[in-house]
Amino acid sequence: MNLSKRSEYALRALIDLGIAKELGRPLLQVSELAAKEQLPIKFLEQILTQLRVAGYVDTKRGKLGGYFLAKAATRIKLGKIIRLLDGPLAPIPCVSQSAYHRCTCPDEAHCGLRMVMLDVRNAIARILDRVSLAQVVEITLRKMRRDKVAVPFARQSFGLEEIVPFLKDTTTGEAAKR
Amino acid sequence: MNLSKRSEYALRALIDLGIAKELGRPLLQVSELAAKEQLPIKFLEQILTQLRVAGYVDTKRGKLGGYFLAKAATRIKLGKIIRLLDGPLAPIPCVSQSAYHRCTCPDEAHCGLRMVMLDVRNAIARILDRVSLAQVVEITLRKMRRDKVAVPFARQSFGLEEIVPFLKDTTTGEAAKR
DNA sequence: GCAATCCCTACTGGATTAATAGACTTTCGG
DNA sequence: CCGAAAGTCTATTAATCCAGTAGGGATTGC
Repeated sequence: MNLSKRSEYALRALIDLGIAKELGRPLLQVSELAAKEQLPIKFLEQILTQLRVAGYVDTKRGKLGGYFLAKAATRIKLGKIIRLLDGPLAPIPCVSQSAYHRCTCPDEAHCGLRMVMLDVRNAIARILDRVSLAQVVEITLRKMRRDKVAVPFARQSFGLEEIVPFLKDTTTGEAAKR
Repeated sequence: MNLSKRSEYALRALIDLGIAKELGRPLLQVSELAAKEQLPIKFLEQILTQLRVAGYVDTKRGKLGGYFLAKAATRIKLGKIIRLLDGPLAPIPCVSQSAYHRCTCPDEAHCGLRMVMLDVRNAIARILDRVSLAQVVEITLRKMRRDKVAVPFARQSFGLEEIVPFLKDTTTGEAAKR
């Protein structure tokens, strides 16, 4: 029941992009993402390319370039991302909605294993197909603020935010200290 | 989120053993199990050995030997079997109960991915740690009888059951036709 | 004793995973 | 217009895991 590193890294990167966007700094470079999440940069690059091809992120090329979300975070469901990178959510193909494939059992309708695994696949999908990137970002930010933890990817600090908190959300000033 | 073939085959075999036991014929040979489920016999043998070592099945050796459940089907939870063969249920190690391992993210308490994956792991475990082999067997048998489908592993038929249905459950007579 | 069964150990081919490498293209600032 | 800094593209790879295959050994029933 494993999530691959590809999916994990993709989701981490997307969450970071979502956070950054929310904080008014939508464009992030691979190097920043890799540094924040401690990921191999070239591997992450490949993954981001995959996300770009699939339409989840877009890029600005050249110097000062980077990656940014290509669609509203509310419209990015985690399940779709995982399916893109890892294949079906279902534990066995005969209970997959997106990639059904018959298994070897003689009678699907009376296969006990299938019944249970169908429940499992539905339980997984109920979460991953409902939760949007926006929700994850929102909860993450709320928790970080509540606990007064430094928020990453806030606007570049020039030392002013700490003195003149012109941003609506006062806690983002914390992030400037990074 | 894949179940390995090992786990799949193990569960199929256990369900079959449970059904057979329920029908008064607890001992099954690898060859029977392999035939019923269309599995490579030698591979299944390995898996059954693993189940034996872990105490889920026991064997009778020698001619007319075979495998049988070593404990009550009510006490065999699917989650345990899968953990034995595939490792933790959790999609990522940092949300595993049975094999927790820290991940690379800097702050677990504020990791959005972790929050979601914790929900997923709980959803999976809620099913697989609650459902017992006995329940799967019961539902399977009920469905097969309701739909008047041949029930496998009934007592050896000598052609008498169809004429003299001495078994409590009349539908098991159907199985004799196999 | 012999045939059928489980037991044990080793191996293996293929696929997948998680990267790594490097040359190429685009863009910005000066 | 040049060069540095970014993303793009393609290839390679080392390691691991998966799913099986193989074959001889031990045990038991008839």
